[in-house]
Amino acid sequence: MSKVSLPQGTRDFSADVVRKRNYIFNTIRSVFELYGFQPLETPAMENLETLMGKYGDEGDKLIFKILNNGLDRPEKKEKTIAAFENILAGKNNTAITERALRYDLTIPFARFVAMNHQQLVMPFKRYQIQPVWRADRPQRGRYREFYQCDADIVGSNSLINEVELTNIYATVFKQLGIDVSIRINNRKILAALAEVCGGADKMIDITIAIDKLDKIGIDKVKEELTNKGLNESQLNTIEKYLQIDGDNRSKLQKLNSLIGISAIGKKGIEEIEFILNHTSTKTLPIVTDFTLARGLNYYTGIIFEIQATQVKMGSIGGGGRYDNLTSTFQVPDIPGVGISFGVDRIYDVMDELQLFPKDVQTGTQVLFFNLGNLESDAAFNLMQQLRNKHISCEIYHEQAKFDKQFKYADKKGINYIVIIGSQELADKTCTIKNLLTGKQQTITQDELLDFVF
RNA sequence: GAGGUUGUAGCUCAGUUGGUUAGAGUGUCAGAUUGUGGCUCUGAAGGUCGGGGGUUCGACUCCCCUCAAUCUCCCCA
Repeated sequence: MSKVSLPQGTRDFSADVVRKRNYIFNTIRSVFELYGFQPLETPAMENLETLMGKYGDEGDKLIFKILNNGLDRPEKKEKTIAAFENILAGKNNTAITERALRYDLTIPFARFVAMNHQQLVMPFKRYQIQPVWRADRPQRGRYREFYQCDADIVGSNSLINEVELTNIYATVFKQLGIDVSIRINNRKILAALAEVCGGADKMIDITIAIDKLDKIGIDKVKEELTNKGLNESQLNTIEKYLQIDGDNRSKLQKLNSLIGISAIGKKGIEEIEFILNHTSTKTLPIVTDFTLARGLNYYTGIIFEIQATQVKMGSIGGGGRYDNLTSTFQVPDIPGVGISFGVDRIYDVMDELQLFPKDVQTGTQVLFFNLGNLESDAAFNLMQQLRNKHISCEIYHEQAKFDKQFKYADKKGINYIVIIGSQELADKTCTIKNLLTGKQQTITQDELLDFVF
C-alpha cells in the first residue's frame, strides 16, 4: 500500500470515467440550454455567514469550514486562543474561520440573486453545474465532494415553470435512456393535511413521519405520530390519506374529498391538476405521490422527486417551489422553482444498466506508426493536417517494433493505424488499417486527408 | 454523530491451532518475433501483510489505538 492517499470521501476520475461523466454533464447542459437557461458559476468558497443557518442544525455541522490564514502570528495569539475557546463552546468565531466551502448550489444562487436582482431580467432562468462539499460520512453513492446540476427560475409564480421543469426531467432521462418515474406532490397538500388534522403546527412532524411510509410501514408511522401527540381521529384521517390509490385523476378526486374543505388544500390540488393538464402523462411518467415530502424545509409548493424504475437506488433528482429564496439576504422575497440532477447516482444507474454509448470512450482515432526518422517526419506532417480536420491522432513516441506499436493502439482503443515505412515514403503513399475489421489498404497521402474514419 | 463488517502484489483473492524465505491468477516489463497486433511459450520486476503501539522466544494471524472502504441508523445527492 502506498503512503500517499486521498482525503475521505473524495475520488480521482480516470479517463474512461471522466468521459462517461462528461456525457451526462453534456446531455444535461444541452437540455438546460435548449429550454433557455443561462449558465452561472459561483466561487468554491462563500462567506461562512452566507451559508450558516440555511440548512438546519444538521446541515450546519456538515459545512466544511476554512481556517483563516495568519493565526500563528504572535500579535494575534490572545485573540486566536479566545476564539478557539468559543469554538469549543459550540459557537462560531470569525477570528478563526470566516469562509466555508460551497454546500449546495441553491444558497450561493440565492446570494447571487440578492446581490444582482436589480440588473437581472426577471424571470431569471439559470443553470449551474459545479461540485459541492459536505463533511458527511461517506457511503456508497455518498461522497464528500460531488457535483450538482441545478436549474432554477426565479421571479415568477407561474406554474408554466413547473411544467417546463417537468419536461426538462423527461427530456434528459429520455436522452440518457433511463426509465424513471417523476413523482410529484405539493407542500400545500401536506399543509392542508396538517390543518384538517387539527394540528397546523404539527406539519413538520407529520410530513417527516409519512415520508417514511414505504420504509417503515403504516403501523410504525402511526406509532411515531401518536408519540408526537396526535389523537385517534387525526390518525384515522392520516391513514385514509395514506391509503389513497389509483391513477393520478382518481387519487386527486379521493384527496379532494378528504382535504378539499381546506382552502390551501384546494389550491394545492389545483396546482397539481394544472401540471397534469399541461403535460402528456402518456409520454411523461408523472406519478402523484402524496407521501412525498423532501427534506429541505424551504419548499412551499410543488415538489419533485425522480426515481429510476429499473434499479434500486435513492432519488436521482429532486426539486420544488420556494417562495422566500432571498428573504434571508435582506431582499424582498423572490419566488422561484428549481430542480437538481444527482450526477453520481445517475452514473451508477447508467453503468449498471450499461446505457453509455460505445463511442463515449473514443479518444485518439488514429495512431501513426513510428518507423524511423524520415518516415516519422512524413507522418508528423500528415498528422498535423488531419488534426486540422478535427481528427484526433498521435504518433508512437519512438521507433519500435510493429508488435509494440500495435499493442499500444490496442490498449488505448485506437481504431485506425497509419503505416508510413520506407516503401510508402518513396511512393508518397500510406497504409491504413482498421484494427476492428483487420482490413487494410494502401492509398496516397493526399487521399488520407479525405479519408472517412 | 452511534453501531457492525472488511483491509495481504497495480487488480481479484489464498495463507492451517501464532513458527523460519508470504503464494496463485490476472495485469505490467523484457525476450521468443528486424514491415503486420489480439494467441502461445520463457523470464523478470512488484508486498516493512492499511498505519502505529502492545502481548510473546516468535505476530499476516491475538489485544488496543488510528486511517480507509462498506453496511445500518441519522441526514441527504
